[in-house]
Amino acid sequence: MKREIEILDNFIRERGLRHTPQREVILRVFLSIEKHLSVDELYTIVKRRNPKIGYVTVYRTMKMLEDAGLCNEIDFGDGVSRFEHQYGHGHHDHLVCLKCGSYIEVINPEIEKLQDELARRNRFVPLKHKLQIFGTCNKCLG
Amino acid sequence: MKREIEILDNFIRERGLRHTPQREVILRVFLSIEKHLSVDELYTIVKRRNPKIGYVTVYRTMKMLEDAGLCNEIDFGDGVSRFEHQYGHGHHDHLVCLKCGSYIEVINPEIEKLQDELARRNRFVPLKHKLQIFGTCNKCLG
DNA sequence: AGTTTATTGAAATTATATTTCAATAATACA
DNA sequence: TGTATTATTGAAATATAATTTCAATAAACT
Ligand SMILES: [Zn+2]
Ligand SMILES: [Zn+2]
Ligand SMILES: [Zn+2]
Ligand SMILES: [Zn+2]
Repeated sequence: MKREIEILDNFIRERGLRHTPQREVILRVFLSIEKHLSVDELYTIVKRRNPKIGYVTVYRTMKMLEDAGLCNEIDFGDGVSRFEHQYGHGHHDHLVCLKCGSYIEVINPEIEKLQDELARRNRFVPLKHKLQIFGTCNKCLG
Repeated sequence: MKREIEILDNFIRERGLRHTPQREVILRVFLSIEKHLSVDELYTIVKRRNPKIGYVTVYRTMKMLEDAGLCNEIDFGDGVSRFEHQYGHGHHDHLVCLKCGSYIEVINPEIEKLQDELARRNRFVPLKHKLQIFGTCNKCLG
C-alpha cells in the first residue's frame, strides 16, 4: 500500500498535478479490495468512507491510476469496465464463470510464448492481448 | 450463399416465424461482405439496397442470424459490437491493429489445446473463449 | 494572505444497445 | 380468394454506461 501511494504521489508531482484527499481515499479503497471492481461498485464503497466524493471523481481517478500503472482496465464483454490491481501483479488471463460471474486468474507461459510466435509469423507487432475463457466454474457445476 | 439462405428458412419454419424480404436482404448483404461489420455499418449498406429497412430490423435480424448459427458477434472492446460470418468459418482468434483497425484471423491448434488443459486444471468447464492480440500490423509499421 | 490553476461534482451530453407499441404484412385456413 | 391470426416492422422512446462541460472549490506556490 505504502509503495503504491508513493507511486501515485510521484506521478502527481512529476506532472504538476495536485494531491487531493479524494485521490488518496479512492486509491486506498481500491487497493484494500482484491477484486475486479467497476467504477460504480467502487463509487458505492468510497462513498461510505466519504459521502462527498462524486462518481465522476472516482471515474477520473481510476483513469489516472491506470496512467500511473497502478490499475488495469478489463472488459469481460458485458458492457461494464472493471479495474484490477496492477502494481505487483504480473500479466494474467481470466477464466470467467458465466453462471456466477466469478473469475480465476491464470497464467500459462507456454500460451504466452505461442501467442508471440503467432503474431510474429503474421508480421504483427503485439502490444497487449486479451485471453478470456468463458464457461462454468467448479462451484457452479454442483 | 444458397446454403445459408436455406438454413435461415429452416430456422424460420421450425420456429413458426415468418420469412420476410427484409430478413433475406439483410442476410444477403451480410454474406456478400467478407468483413466484420457493426449493425450501423450494415444498416448503411442495406439501406442502399432498400431504403425502407430500419436500423432496428437490421439489429434484430443479426441477433436472429446468430441464433441460427449464421453469424457470430465479436467485441474488440471499443464499445461497438461487430458480426462475422459463422457458417463454413471455423473458430479463430484475432490480431487487431490499433492503428488502422484492420484485423487478421488466426488459428493455432496448440494454443487451443493448452487453453483446454488450463481450464481443466482449474476444474473449469470451458464453453467459449476470446483471444485477441492488439498491436501494429505490417502495413502500419512502414 | 493572495494568486494561479488543477480539481471537484452535479448536470448535461454522447453513444450504443434495447424495448415499446401501433401499423403492417405474412401465413393459415375457411 | 377472402378473412383471421399473429409475427414483424420501424419510429420513437428508453436504458445504460461512458464521457464532457462548467462554475465553484481548494491545492500549491509566492
Ligand atoms: Zn496472457
Ligand atoms: Zn484479473
Ligand atoms: Zn481460439
Ligand atoms: Zn473474425
